[in-house]
Amino acid sequence: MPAPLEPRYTLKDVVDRARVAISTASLVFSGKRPVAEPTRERVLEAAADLDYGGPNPLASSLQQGRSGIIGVFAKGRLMNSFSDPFAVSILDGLAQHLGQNSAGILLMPAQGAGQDELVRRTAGIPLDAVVFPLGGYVSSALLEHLRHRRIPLVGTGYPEADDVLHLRMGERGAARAIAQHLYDLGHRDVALIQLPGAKPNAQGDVMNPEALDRTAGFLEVFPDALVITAGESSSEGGYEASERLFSDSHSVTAIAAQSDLMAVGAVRSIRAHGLSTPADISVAGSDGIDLPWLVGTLTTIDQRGQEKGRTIADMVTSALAGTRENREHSFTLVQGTSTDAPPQHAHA
Amino acid sequence: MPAPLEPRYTLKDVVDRARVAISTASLVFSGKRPVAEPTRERVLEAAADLDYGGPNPLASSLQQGRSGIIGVFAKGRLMNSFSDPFAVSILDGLAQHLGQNSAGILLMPAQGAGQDELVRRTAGIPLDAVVFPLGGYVSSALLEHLRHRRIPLVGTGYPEADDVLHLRMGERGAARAIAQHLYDLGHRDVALIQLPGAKPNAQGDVMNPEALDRTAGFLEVFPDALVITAGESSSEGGYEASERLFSDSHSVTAIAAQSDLMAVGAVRSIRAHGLSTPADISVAGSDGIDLPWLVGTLTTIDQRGQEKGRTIADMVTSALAGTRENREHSFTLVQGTSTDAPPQHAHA
DNA sequence: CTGAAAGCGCTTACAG
DNA sequence: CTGAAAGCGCTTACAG
Repeated sequence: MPAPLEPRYTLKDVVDRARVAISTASLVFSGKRPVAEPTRERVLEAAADLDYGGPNPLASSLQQGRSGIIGVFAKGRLMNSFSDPFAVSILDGLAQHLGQNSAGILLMPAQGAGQDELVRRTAGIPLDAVVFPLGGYVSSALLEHLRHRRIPLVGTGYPEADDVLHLRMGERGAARAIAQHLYDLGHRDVALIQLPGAKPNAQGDVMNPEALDRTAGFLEVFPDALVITAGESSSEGGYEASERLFSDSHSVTAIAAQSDLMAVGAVRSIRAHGLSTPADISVAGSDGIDLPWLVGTLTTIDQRGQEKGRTIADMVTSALAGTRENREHSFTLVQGTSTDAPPQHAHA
Repeated sequence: MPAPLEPRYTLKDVVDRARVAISTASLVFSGKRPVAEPTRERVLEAAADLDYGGPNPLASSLQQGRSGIIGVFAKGRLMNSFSDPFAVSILDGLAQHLGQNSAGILLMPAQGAGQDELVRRTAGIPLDAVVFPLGGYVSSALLEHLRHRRIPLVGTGYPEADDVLHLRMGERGAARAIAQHLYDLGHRDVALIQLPGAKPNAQGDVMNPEALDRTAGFLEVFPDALVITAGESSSEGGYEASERLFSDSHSVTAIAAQSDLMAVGAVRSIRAHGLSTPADISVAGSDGIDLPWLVGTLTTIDQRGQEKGRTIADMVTSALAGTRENREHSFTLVQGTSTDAPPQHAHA
């Protein structure tokens, strides 16, 4: 059995022992103004004697009106959000940059819990700002709660609202670029594997609004593209969607997926049918994740997730400093070895 | 440009408007004691008029001596920790269970930052407890800091210290079980792909102490096993480690990897050499993650990550309620299709 | 450089 | 059921 925890002392206890004013002791720990060395030492010594753990963050935060905590909203369950390396890379950039500004990241999974439940949980947590780095649907009750608390909100396009700062990427233009690339290679019969949640669910909520933009951009170039919606944005989701294509014996020379993970699934599916990429069917993705184990490289829209995370972090710190402004995130069309001109004779 | 944020009101403002005592208004929001309906309504109305966002969590937490925030320590960068589905599943279970107890998860990445830097960041954050769900090395400075703050600590074996509660799994026994399984199938020439960080680094820190236990358990059954250390616990790391085996033309009939991800890499490497699993070389992993896209199933030690996360969460809430005790996490040897008897004649 | 006072925004006994 | 008071553990002007 582990040892029980000893009682926790406060700055008051330290002060009693060191025989200094509490205001002076406070300065020793914050370092905000100079303290004579002997005094400083007396305080530090008393603190050491008591095993004082430093000023209670709850108390100093209350005073300073800032908790140092940034909420990060993850749509659905963590396992779903974080199974995508792209999401993790955004989070990584976010954590790194925010950490440098000594702020911590608090995960807010939307998982299971009803709207009221989610609000109740959030209400108890001190938050300086909340970030929606992964897009997706956010319950209006939660949004309303955060608004009431006057918490700066930063998103990547969604939720759409005037009071949410956005780092926008131009999903539509990016999707158009991929489509145009395929078109320029000579493809005419193409399929688009769409992210799940593009259509309103039973409650009328669109889970992945960015999917709509991506689809719209793609259809600008290929109005007749075959659109299939994947069950989930994963390799399996892409595989399964691609299989549907084969079983309906559609004839396409290229498949564009709205995420790299789904694109990988499509490549596997093509291979499983004895065909190859890009010789028989070209495949393009979207996001720009590392896929070291893929044979060749994927043609995709590189969004540089880490940089995206860093920019979001920057928007947060700026907003807390008083500068609230939207930004634009650029993308790059990366031409990999997964796309090429279509074969002379298209096949089933 | 987004609209600027309006000023935030306090309970005092609401009270002035509703003409009630502040203590009464507090009860309306906490619901801890009954308030007459008309009074209640007056308060709520005033709150609505002012767009009051509810009691400031910082203030109520200070009073109640609890922040509702549980720190989760991730070794290294988030991208590394979270690229393993097993780590994510633990986190998922943790978040779910902790969420039900209305506590939030704060990510504490060890990334880059020096020890002092890490402590400084942590010092500013209100934490009810800290969890080390992924094992691994924790800087003694950080540990010391948390100790001073009298924060309950929960780990999965590491860091080893009397004041850290542990959910232990018996890594050694689990590794022995895998080894015994291979032995019983008839294997005699085997290789072990070891997790990185099993050996002390330049600073003398062991990054993955559990690797030591796993290796020890394995060697109990196969004292002469060929041990190779992977560069990282990923599919690529396993692939590369397995390749080294081939290039040194070692002859083994089975490869055991200390993580499923590395096992998958080994399978790929074997396939790349024109051999197959388990016909030519058996492969076993460890952890028990979902690998739906693997052909067949992996023989492994199933640790049920989500359940592990839930148990850790339970230990945290128990500790906060005053019951501090270690627990044991069970494992299951799952026999998949990746292991079988060795071929009649072993090959290079 | 140091100290006494006020206050951050709440909640919790305690009277009534 | 409601209110006045004390206090959670600090930090920040303000004097000295």
